[in-house]
Amino acid sequence: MGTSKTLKEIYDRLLKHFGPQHWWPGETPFEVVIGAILTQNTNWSNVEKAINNLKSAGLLTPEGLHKCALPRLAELIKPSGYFNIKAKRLKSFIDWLFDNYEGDLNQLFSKETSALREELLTVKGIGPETADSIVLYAANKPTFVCDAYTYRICLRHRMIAEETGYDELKTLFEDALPRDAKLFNEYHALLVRLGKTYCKKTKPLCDQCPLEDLPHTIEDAG
DNA sequence: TGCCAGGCCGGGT
DNA sequence: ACCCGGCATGGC
Repeated sequence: MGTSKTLKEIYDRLLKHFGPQHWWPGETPFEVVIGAILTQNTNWSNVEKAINNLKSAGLLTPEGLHKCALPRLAELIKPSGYFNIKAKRLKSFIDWLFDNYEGDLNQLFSKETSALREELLTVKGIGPETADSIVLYAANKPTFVCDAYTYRICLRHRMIAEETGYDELKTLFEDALPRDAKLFNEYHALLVRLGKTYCKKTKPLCDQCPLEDLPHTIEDAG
């Protein structure tokens, strides 16, 4: 089937249209991990404020967050929304990191790609997208990250059925592309860029979309 | 003003 | 195994 060719062609076209996206917008692997948890169902600009608060407080390290009391952590990350639940999620990850890997990301990241993904999925508060984001953007290992934009874009271009789940969507891309972390990194970033620009939940701008000539539908995609 | 943003969990069917 | 409510701030 032509899916692999199509997905590669879509990538080439998006890269040409938007240029490299330079993801992840974080300075260290640890900052990427924290950002991945904080950005769950939340605008990145809000996450930046929360991360800046943690930085200013000198707490953006495994040790810093490990020692920080939960109420203070929640207060610092307030701008990212869902701050009570996210504070617990950060804590559960950090505690787990210390219990199992001496608080050292390098030890955690020494695992092979799929083993690392499975490990992360055992942590409460880390689901498929967050796990994949950490594996790809913090550990730099080739797993394809899917999200609401990926789903919406693929659905709108009739590449998937509505009931398609996360793992199935992920497999669609991984089976169609070479297993290359650099490629997966750029592809997901480009899909987010495309989604933010032309494929929002309401007011899609189909006529200006770089994929406008592909089969698509404006209805639904929710 | 209301809706949305780079999800995930827990409880009820 | 699904389905759904809850979680919450800031921007347009």
